[in-house]
Amino acid sequence: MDILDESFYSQDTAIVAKKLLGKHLVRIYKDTVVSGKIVETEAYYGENDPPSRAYKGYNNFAKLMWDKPGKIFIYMVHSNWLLNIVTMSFGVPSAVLIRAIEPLEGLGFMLKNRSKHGKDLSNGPGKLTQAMDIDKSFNGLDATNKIGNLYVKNSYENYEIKSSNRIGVKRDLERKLRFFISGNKYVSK
DNA sequence: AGGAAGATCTACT
DNA sequence: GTAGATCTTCCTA
Repeated sequence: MDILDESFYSQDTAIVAKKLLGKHLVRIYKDTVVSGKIVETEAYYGENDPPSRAYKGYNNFAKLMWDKPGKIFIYMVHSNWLLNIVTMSFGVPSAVLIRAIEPLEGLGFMLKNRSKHGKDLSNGPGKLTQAMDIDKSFNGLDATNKIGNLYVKNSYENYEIKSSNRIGVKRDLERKLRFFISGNKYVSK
């Protein structure tokens, strides 16, 4: 199983969002491997996409969305850190939001970080960052190598994928930009 | 100084 | 299952 590289993230955001399903998000914390299967994602563009952080143009806060594909972009909403990975190409604002994972390794580590058990451990964008102890300090790291201790491993399993409108956004587009694995209990509702 | 943001938790019916 | 309170950071005025 290899790490997804820059060429993988250099595709259209919606394509990357869909292809990330079933892949393994991995975080190395000291000697502990913490990982989970990605079961839900959302695609965000820049211009012409009102809920996107990049919609209002380039600023210091959202600048990572213009950065190289594969970069990690973290921001906070309602006291939750949300994990995104930059896509498309350098200079084109876009990113994929990782919304939910199914825990695979390091369950003890996740339980220590969250008081919830079962599906509530990681069935939401703010929950999975809590469980994996991901915060602002990961901003700007590169997910295409092991240096940042956070990356995505390839997987060749196939799943039935469904799509819907994005969750919680006030001004969503017509396009369905949320993708999830059908029937998986860690998908948020 | 004020407001917005892509969410979560708790406490009810 | 649904409703409401509240959470923290960063941008713009």
